[in-house]
Amino acid sequence: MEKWPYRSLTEGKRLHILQYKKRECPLKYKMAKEVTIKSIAKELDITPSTVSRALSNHRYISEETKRLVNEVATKLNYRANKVASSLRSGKTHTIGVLIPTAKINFFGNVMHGIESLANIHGYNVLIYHTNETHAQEVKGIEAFLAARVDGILVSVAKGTMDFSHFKEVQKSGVPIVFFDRANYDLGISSVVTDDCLGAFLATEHLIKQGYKNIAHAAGPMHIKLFSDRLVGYKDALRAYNMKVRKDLIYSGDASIEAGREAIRHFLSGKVPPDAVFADDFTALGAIKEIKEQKLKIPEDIGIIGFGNELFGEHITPTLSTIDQQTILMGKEAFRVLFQSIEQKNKFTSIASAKKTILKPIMIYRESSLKNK
Amino acid sequence: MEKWPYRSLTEGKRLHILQYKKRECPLKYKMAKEVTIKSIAKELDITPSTVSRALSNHRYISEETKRLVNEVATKLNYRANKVASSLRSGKTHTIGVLIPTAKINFFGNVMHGIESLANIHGYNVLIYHTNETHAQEVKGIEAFLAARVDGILVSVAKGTMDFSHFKEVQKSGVPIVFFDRANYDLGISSVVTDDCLGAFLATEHLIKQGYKNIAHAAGPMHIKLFSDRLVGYKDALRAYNMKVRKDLIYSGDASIEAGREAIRHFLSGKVPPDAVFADDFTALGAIKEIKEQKLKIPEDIGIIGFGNELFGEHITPTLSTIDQQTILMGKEAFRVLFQSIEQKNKFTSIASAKKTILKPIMIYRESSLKNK
DNA sequence: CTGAAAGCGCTAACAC
DNA sequence: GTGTTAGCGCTTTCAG
Repeated sequence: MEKWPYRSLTEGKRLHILQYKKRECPLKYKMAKEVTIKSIAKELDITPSTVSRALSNHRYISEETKRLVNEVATKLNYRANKVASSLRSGKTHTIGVLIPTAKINFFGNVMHGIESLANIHGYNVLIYHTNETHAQEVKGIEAFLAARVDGILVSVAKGTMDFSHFKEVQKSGVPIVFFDRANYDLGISSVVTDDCLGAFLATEHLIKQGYKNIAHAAGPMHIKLFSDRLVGYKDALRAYNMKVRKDLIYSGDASIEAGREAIRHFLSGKVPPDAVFADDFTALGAIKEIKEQKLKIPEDIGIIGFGNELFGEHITPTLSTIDQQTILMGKEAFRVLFQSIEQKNKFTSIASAKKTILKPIMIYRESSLKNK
Repeated sequence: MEKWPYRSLTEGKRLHILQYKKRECPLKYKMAKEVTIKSIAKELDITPSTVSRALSNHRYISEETKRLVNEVATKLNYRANKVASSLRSGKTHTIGVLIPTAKINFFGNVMHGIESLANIHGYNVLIYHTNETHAQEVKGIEAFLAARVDGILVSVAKGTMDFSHFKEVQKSGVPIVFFDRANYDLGISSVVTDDCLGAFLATEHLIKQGYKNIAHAAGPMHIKLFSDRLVGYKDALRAYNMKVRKDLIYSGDASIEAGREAIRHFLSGKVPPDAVFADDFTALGAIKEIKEQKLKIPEDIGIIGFGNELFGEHITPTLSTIDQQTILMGKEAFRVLFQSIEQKNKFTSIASAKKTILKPIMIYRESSLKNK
């Protein structure tokens, strides 16, 4: 052994380095020294509990202590760790929002409404786009539950026919509320436009403008909102003693292309329509097709949409439509969800599903104003 | 004592109830019995550590154990608690995205790009709208830092002139990346369109269409992207030996109204322009104003926008514009941020700011195609 | 390959 | 009013 002093020295060094690494490195290194309530406590020579209470403005803490704590907190540039607080309190103050698509302006606006209220109440908002598919909707829900969100807001994807993932959410006790695209068989609260009334008013408007053969280019019938609109459309016709003609009802997928198809379908009929009611995108497609067929809007064919998408105001002719109060819808959706969250926190028995129905607002523009 | 056997029994019961409450209630009551790695461990008579490792597919765990753990996990309907894991690991697998406004389609699409990649990498996305104000931008940043996001993506608000909140983020060590609206004085990476080149190409296109007096309705000059576009516009004119005329440059706030104002301003000049380059919204306003002034597009005045907003394809005339590859921008933004996050995790010294520049793509439509 | 043990930063029941 | 204490559910050394 005496023969290899250098070697043993080296080995000793190596060991030292290893030990050093083991002790100092594992976490503290990359995290630097975060300022915690402990740091503040140490600085003021009080306990972390007091600091915690002072920061959350607890009633049993003296004003003096609160002042001091807040002072030191700002001095040290303290930033509360929400993750830790969430773990302990069981509340994340975060909600998840499931949006079908980013392409429709409507959802962006609702999102904005949700967020504005959420922020006021100190909630963070997680967003997840489903791209109208069931698979991604399920993944979104999973992600939200894993993140332990306090509540979930959903506008159902077109591709969703199986709703078991929502039942899963209910079972886990996380409040959930639908907006715009709802399902009423699950006992889940919802915030929606009065699609039935909106469709009625739109159809009535066309009737009052003197149109006699009013068609409806509808959306996918498995989505309640679209079948509701069909009902409103039929109701209006009946209310004015007009016949509901099956050949004037076409069901597409609520897209520009569907609008073109609808028009081609209608015009190939024996008695073509002189007016069409549809969602905004379908209406847009319809307008394009009608113009290409050299027919005049609103003279030959009147058009009214539904949704008040941004483009409607800028196309030629400008599109009559129905506004869905998007910002309000977002705010209402959050409000309803927020109530359910609060209720749950208070151990109150869960109230039955509420349906909040927003008034559709008519917007008259060129595409349907024959008499002007 | 013997006289009141019932009473003492009752008292005993009461005490029991109190004790029961004290022990069982304070949290467990509302949370029900969550399934944790402990439950799984108990079920299989192994330790939580092993379960944790098995679930995260650790290399030192036998396939057999992994299989069993996963089996029991699904059987018990286990859902990992991300909050707990975040607290311990220091990583939340969440990023925050600061968006100026929900009204512009552009941001919705970028958001979608960000999210699609984020989801693939297992990241959640927090969204915060700043409404173009500095105050809300600061609040958003604060919320993100409190939530301990792993990284932040920002498109700077129009109202932001003071950038100290971003410096704060840098100081705290949270990776941050700008997209679209960047600031290059802070050493922060960014993903942007080549606005200079885009403006050059747009202007060049107008020149090649034979327009002689090309105006530029610019945006707010304190935003780099708009001043870049002005540079590109000027460069193109010079490249083709055309004079840069100050009276043909108008700076507005990139809105429809600004477009109308720009046109009114230009038409009141001595030698009005025969073409205008602007952002999409300004271009839309310009088109409206030009039509009202009974001038023809593209014959009297040619128009080209920038941004490829949805409406451009549907208005009359259809708007020539420049596509900014929104989805790609979102994905790139996430990719750059993700790299920074990974780098940070690996103790690697922070690389200097990278600037990712996306190629603008010309879209020729009616508003600028004189010769056709 | 698995177990034991020590927290991450914060909150809240209980004690004084 | 404030301190004490005990975790929330998970990860991660370190020790076999």
